Amino acid sequence: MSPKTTTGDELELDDGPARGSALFLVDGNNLAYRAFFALPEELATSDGQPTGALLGFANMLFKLLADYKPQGVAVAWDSRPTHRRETAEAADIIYKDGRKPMPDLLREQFPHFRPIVEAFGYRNLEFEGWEADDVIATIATRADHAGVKTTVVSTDRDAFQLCSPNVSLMMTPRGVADVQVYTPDRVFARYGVRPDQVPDFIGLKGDSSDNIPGVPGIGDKTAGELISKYGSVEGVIEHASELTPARSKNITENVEQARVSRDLATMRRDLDIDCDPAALVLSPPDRSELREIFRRFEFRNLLGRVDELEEAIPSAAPVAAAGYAVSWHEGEVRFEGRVGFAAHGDRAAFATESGVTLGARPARVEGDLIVHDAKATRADATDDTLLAAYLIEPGRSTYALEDLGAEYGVEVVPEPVADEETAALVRAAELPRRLIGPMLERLEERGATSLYRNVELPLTRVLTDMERAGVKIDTYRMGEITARLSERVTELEESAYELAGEEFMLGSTQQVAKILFEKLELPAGRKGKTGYSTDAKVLRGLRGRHDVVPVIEEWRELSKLVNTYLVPLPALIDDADGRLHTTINQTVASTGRLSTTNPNLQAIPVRTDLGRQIRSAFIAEDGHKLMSADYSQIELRILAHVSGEPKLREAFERGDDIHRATAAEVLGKDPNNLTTAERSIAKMINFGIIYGISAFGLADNLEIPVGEAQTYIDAYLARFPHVQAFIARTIEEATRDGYVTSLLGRRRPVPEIRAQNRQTRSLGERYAVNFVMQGSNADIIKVAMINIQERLRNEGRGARLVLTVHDELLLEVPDNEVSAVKELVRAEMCGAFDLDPPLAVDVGVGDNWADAK
DNA sequence: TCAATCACG
DNA sequence: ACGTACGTGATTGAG
Repeated sequence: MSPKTTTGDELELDDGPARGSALFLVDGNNLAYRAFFALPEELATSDGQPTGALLGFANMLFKLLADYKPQGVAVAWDSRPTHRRETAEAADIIYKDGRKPMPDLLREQFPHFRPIVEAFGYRNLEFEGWEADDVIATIATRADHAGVKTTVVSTDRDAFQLCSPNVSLMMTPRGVADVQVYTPDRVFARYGVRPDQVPDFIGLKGDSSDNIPGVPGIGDKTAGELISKYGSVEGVIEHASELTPARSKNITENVEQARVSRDLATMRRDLDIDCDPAALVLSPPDRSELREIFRRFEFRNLLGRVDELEEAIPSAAPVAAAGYAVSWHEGEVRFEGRVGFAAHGDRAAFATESGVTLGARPARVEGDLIVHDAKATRADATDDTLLAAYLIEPGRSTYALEDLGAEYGVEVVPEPVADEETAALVRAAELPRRLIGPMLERLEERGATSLYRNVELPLTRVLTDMERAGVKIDTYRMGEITARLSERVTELEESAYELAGEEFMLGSTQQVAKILFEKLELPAGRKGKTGYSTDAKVLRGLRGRHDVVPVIEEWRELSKLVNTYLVPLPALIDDADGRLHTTINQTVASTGRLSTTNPNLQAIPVRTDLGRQIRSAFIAEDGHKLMSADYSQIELRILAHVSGEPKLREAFERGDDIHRATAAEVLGKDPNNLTTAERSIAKMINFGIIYGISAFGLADNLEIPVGEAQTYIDAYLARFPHVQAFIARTIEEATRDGYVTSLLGRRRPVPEIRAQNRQTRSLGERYAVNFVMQGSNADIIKVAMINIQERLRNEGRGARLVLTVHDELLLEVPDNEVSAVKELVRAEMCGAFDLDPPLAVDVGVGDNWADAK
């Protein structure tokens, strides 16, 4: 196999030579660092334990075993203090160990590398006083002499010198994903020197990552030429006079530095260590230990691939498979104890201690019903593994039952059944039954049991009822608006083409940018990945510079409303009851909020006049009214509560306009003497505080210089010192614990807050601060929903909850119950949590949603 | 499938 | 010297 050359100077290397290797020698420290810097540093377990380096490291070790089927793998580690560098230190020359101390995040992960190595069946090597690369050099040399095909895994360029017919070098240039393997030929092709000349080569060129100075002004290319011509550093020194005057002078003046550099780059291959390469034989990987480790570090992908290792190294004894009796039931059967349940179509499975029973749905369950996703299953469950998993680890993209099983070490191997679908059903019933125990323990450890049992679990039933209730739509009115707006959209399109002088797709931001900034030569602003931005803010700034701009703006607004709401909504109306049924997601938002999909009724327009027209097509059943009840400034009230800021608390107690009060404080003015502009600045500052303020963000939003924004922030924090203390405290605690907690004990992990990268870390700080308010808001409204539902039922009301929009509840209320339900809703919402300042609620009633607000 | 945009809180 | 306001979901065009 010869090296293929690409268009550049780079050689494209495949991993062919490594395939035949019997022995792999890994520089553990090198790989650990490599993995650390290659992966996002915020990677962590749900407990906040950083794992990025461990993941990259484990992936590499896994790859070795799965792809190369080696006979032996040894991982060498640095031992401190070391003998190396003595020459340099004694000579008291330039060399300083300028290496930075190990990053804290990596240090935390360090104790876990070796156990991973052992679980793979590999050998850890550490010899007192020696660095990993010298150990590897020595063993590689011994292996070479013994004729053992060996691959050294390191990105240290020194290691090129180890290449020989028996020894190749595996590097991972970008991250730890793609692999290049160097043989002597390939080293020569890349640098023009033989492996044994590599120390001389590096001696001239230097290696900044290893603190080897080399000779100033000599890089890769020159060093390669000189060494290939004169053979060695000494050769170059001898023939210095033959070089150009400048270069000659350069070499002559740096003779000592070149020699020291060469010595530094020379690996010790003759250590007196007790290690026979032939003895580094692989033991079979300990699969259960690997699974345990992958579970602990939440390496879901690797966990699912442990069985692949079977192919590489078959385990001695096959894993014992626990079988489950599967039987069928006809008619009514009774189940007792902990009963796992799953349904698919009209088939259901019941899992108990004695086995899994399949059949049609109706069955009597006298024990505890355990399901995964009670809302989708439409089961009235005692426990729900989906909810438990969400509370343990919000912010996950999926909570697939199979994944959870793997993570918690629950293996379900049913006896052979008819088909795949049946097998899946059996597993879907059995897994929750087995998972719920350990999951409840985790919840208990985190103090989230009450949130689980008293809030999320009972809420599921409320949400199911709301989904079923749906909301009534005035389709006639909707159609009317649609027709009117569609016509206007067409008008705008034609007008835009005329004004621009050509037809273009108004929906394509790229084409709009081309028209505006190239053809019409309007001043372009911010740039994104694909070109100049044309968002609403940019267009607003361009308004007045060309007539096409306002046309595009209006087209954007109208086509958005038509395409997102007006056209799709009527099609989603249920034929059976003529109502619109959304899906409420209980486990998607990492802050604990609910979200809605298909359609997303939480994003129905309201801010513009046209938007409110759409909202007016959401109506109540005949003889009913829509009632909208929303918390007033709930997040700022939570802020006042958790910070204990007296000025904020008092303002709320007095019933002040909070933005006005903020403006008065920050600007030092009489609250009665404020302009609307000043109030809106304060409003933006308040939003900023909730979002985890940054000067840039505020500046961007207010369209003012960053310095001015910073002045506002400083003024705010000075006037509200308890808020400042709250922010500082929240960030400190989150940094210490790796997570933040809401008022009801909901937890959000914020691994980002421990990042070295400042940008990532700031993001984590904003997550932490924001979560306290957003997460607590979610807690509170959930409690209110449960209590409202409960009271409506107890009092025999015909009113029902139909929708929730974060701080607002929408109910459909029989006309004659309006005043009673109004008070009921107000009382339950205000009483959901004993906040100081107290919670406040505005309630409105109307024939449609727009009027109810 | 991703980036940009915009609807809501 | 960086590039950021927090949380969602839907649509669109581009590759």
